[in-house]
Amino acid sequence: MALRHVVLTVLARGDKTGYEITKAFETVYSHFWRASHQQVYRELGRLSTDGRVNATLVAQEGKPDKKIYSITKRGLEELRQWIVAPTQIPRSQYDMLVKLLGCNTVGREQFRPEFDRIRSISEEWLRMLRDMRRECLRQREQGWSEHEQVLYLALRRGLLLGEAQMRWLKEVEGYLDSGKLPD
Amino acid sequence: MALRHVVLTVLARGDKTGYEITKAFETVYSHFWRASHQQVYRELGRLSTDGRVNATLVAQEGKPDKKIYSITKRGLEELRQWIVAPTQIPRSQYDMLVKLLGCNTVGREQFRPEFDRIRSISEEWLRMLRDMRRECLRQREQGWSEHEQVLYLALRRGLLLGEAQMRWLKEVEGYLDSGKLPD
DNA sequence: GCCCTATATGCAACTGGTTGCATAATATCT
DNA sequence: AGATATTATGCAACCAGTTGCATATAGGGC
Repeated sequence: MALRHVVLTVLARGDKTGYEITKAFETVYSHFWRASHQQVYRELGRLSTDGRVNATLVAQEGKPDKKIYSITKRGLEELRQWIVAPTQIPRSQYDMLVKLLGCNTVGREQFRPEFDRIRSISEEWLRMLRDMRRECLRQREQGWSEHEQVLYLALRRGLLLGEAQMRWLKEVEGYLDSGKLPD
Repeated sequence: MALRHVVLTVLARGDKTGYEITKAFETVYSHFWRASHQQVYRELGRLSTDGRVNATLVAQEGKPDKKIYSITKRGLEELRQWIVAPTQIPRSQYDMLVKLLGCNTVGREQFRPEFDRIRSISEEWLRMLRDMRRECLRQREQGWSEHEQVLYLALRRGLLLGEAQMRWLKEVEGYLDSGKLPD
């Protein structure tokens, strides 16, 4: 039921259309939440029938109508309850680790290209986060809203975990290259 | 399609019953893969009809029959192809981050107990991984098989990421306590 | 004139994971 | 004697995410 509450969280900050919510997932929230537009619209439909959001149809000339959603009192109430309720910790499952376990049967060299591919994607990802951080800090001079402060904390998480991941990949590389294991 | 290949990976190391595979997920693989027994049995059924594994029924006295599964040539072939094929990078979505974003509307203090709960779970988790590491290193004197070497690398990943997570939680704590943000 | 992108919305089918329930025997604890 | 845990297997319903497809308009580039 997480997406439901993520959408409520976004709407708690202000009214938005489904399209705007989708765009938000693709940009500001992209490094810690992902959702397709189909998911978003379906969820908005459910929230609407449950009375958690209200939709206002706005006619536009030339363009198709758009629906602006706003959170209701009951929606806010549900969000509040979710925030204080115990969340399940996410289960970390990581394909590459399984591949590493399996590559004894395939042969190490066979696995090498896939490993390199994953590492370069991770590097690229980390580079992007560092760029985002620099951009954030530059905008800090104009002052940060509470929302921007928390977004920065989210970014910090990405950076700390991403750097740990890179350190681990270096350890794996050492193992694949020369069989050396870390302490 | 990941579980399918995880099961194949486990069976590539030797024949096992569904029950043994389930137990393996609960113990050695617990910190990087999770699967319920229902999932395991369903997947074994599929792999069986697809000719990727063979099942041998073994009658037992008193106890119900058990089925020992072994990987077939076609199963090994599929595993090999999966290992070298590009994997999708996992999407990280983290409920707590959303709660942090949402708690502006709830009030910070309301969120505090849930934050503390998550932090103590994370601490417990890290402690468990450290115990596992100590145990692993103690057994190292008898020598490690290739499989044990990779399991240790898996453990290293848990440790590095877990420690990064703890550092981040400290940053969040500082923010919740005094509004201080890290650089 | 044709293609692509952006805006704006949504249905339908499928896949994978979760939850609930069911069966059946032995061993062990109280 | 009865309760609980362990071994061993599985179905069925449900829920969430993915993929494919569909519609409709406006504007810009080739």
